[in-house]
This record gives sequence, structure tokens and C-alpha cells, in this order.
Amino acid sequence: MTDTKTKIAAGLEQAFAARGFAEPSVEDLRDAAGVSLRTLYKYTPSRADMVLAALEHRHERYLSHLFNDLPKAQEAVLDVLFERVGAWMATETSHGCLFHGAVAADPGSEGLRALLARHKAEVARRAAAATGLAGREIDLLLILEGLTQAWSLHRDTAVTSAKRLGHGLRMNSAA
Amino acid sequence: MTDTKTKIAAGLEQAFAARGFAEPSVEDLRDAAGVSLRTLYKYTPSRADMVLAALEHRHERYLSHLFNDLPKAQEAVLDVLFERVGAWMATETSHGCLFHGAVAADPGSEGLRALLARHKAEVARRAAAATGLAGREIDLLLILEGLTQAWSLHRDTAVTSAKRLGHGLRMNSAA
DNA sequence: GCGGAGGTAGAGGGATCACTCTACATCGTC
DNA sequence: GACGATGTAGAGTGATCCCTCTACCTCCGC
Repeated sequence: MTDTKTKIAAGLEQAFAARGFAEPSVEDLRDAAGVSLRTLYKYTPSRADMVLAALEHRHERYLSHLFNDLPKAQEAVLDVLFERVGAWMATETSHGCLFHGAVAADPGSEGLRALLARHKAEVARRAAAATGLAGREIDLLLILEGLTQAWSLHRDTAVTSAKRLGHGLRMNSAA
Repeated sequence: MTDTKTKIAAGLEQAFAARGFAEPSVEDLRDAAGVSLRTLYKYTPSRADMVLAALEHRHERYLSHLFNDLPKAQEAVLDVLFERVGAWMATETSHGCLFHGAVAADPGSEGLRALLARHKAEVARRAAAATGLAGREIDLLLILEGLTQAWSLHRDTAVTSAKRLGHGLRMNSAA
């Protein structure tokens, strides 16, 4: 069996993604995690900690989904990344970025802000490294963010648009 | 005096923008709106209606902020739009897009979804019209969304990045 | 000066919520 | 076979929340 901590984090992530951060009660979260209330509170001593645990778990899963087994040829990587974002949005119950959603739900939490910044910086860093577009982290991040937000309204059209914008990055070399 | 309905909507918008959609209680919202609880419920019969009223108000304000008094020369419009988005993010207490935030806070609401779609479609339509980039609505929307999300982490650097991506739109004519 | 429309102030109900605590089950190890 | 670690089941507590309701005020037109 997967260890309890991972099982809890996976269940929490699923619950928050499907129903948002405000709606599910702790009892709902307990059901989603598949453990007792006592065990849930042992690993995540408050509801805010449950949110953090869910996001930590999603961070790992998202990075794996985007960056594992990428093609060797760097020119092909950008399109693959955008397609993977589209596939992620399609399979994961998600409306926009879960990290932004968490911050929006509780704008006062410093821990959430820090986690958001860390998540985005890591995604941008690894995208730039994988595509060979060093120094263009923010351009890449902007397209990825735009794709994630626009996808829920425009689906594959948004992916196509992201690819087009991404190719433009390769044309003009510097800022 | 501004009529009561507008005053309420403005106060609600402010409160939700500053504190998110989950945290403020109806009593907090009453204080922000500057009316009595009875009057508040007369114009917005439930808390969900308060959210809708706030977003309607923001929609109008956002369109005015972005599209009023734009320069005549269409080549200059794009940069001005992106700068205005940056200025909006800087002055309005806002963490990412308030409409996305509302949907994330309550993913089950069909009314919220419809309002989000309407808002984004209108922004994209008017941006395309103002820049002369007909048919590129989705590209424009993707950059605008990316800028809005990335701004909170990268400020002016995100605006610069959006401008660079926007100029790329003008280069290659068609899809 | 009066009647009604539209406002304020604020107490209270019923439900829900986050969180704690007690009591008991299971299992690997020595 | 005793034990400690780790788990389940679920009742209870105090606070908070959304919303309703009663009672009163304040203009404005006639």
C-alpha cells in the first residue's frame, strides 16, 4: 500500500481540484483522503495544511507530467509541452491553475503565495532548460499561463495559439 | 448620491477583490457596501448574487479602463493595452483575474461560468477590433491572460514580455 | 401634515463548520 | 502473548455563517 501520507495528499488534491477550495468540508476531505478524521489531522493539523499538502502533491505530479520523457530534439519540445498542458487540463478536473485558485481563495496566506511562486519558477526554469530557450523564462511562463487560463474556454484552439506564439520565441533571438 | 445599486456593487467588488470570495462574511460585505443588511439582501437576495453583482460591476470598469481613449494609430494600441493591464493590476487589489478566481472558488456555479465566458469574449473581441488584428482574438486573449497571471510574480517584466509576444502577432499575417 | 417608498439597526434561528476527544481495532516485533 | 505504533469510528463543542424578521427613521410629493 502507498504510505498514508501520499494517499492523503492524493485524495486531498483530487477533492480540491474537483470542488474548489471553499466548498468541501473537512469531513468531505476525510472521505476523499480515505482515512479517519484523526489520521487526517495527524498529518495535516489544520484545513490550511490540507490545502498545502494537496498543492505539494500536485506540484510533483505536474512536473512529472510535463517534463518526463521529452524528445531529444529541442525544437520539438515546445509543441510537446503545450500539448501536454492541454492533455493535463483535459484529464485533471481543473479550471485554470489550481495554485492561482488557492491563492485567490485565501489571498492572505503567505505560505500559499510562496508555494505559488516556487511552483511557477520551477516550471519556467525547466521549460527554458528543456527547450534551450535560456533567458526566456518569463516569455515561456506567460504563454504557459495564458494557455492554462484560456484552455477552459477554447480547448485545442488555445493549444494551437500557444504553439504559434511559442514559435515566435525562436525567431527573434534576444529581447 | 450614486444610486444604491451601484454603490452596493462597487463596495462588493472592492471587498471580494481585496479578501477573496470565501473569507468575507455577509456582515463584512454589508460594511463594504455601506448599507444595511436588509437593503443588501433586497438588491442581492443571496451571497451568490452578491458575487455576481460584484463581477458585473468589475466587467464594466475593466472594459472602460482598457478601451477608453485609445490612440488612433492601431500599431500603438497593443502596447498601450498591455501597459493598462499592468496599471490595472497595480492599482486594483487583485491577484490574477477576479473572474477566474470566482469560478475557482465555486466551480459548480453555471452562472459564474457563463459570466466568465462572456467577459473574456468581450475583452478579446474589443482588443482585436482596437488593434486591427481581426481573427487573432484567441492569440490576443492568451497573451492577456498570461500577462494577468504572470504580473503578480513578475510585474513590469511581464508587461515587457507581453509586448514582445504581441509584436510577433503583427509579423506573421495568418495562422 | 400625511402617507408611502426606501432606508437603518440589530437580534435571533437553524444549520454547518473546524477541530477535539474517548474508546476500540489491527498488526508487526520481540 | 504482551506491547506500542498506527489506524478507525463517531460523538461533542463552541464558534460562525447565511438569512429573516421586527421595529423604527427620513425624506418627498401632494
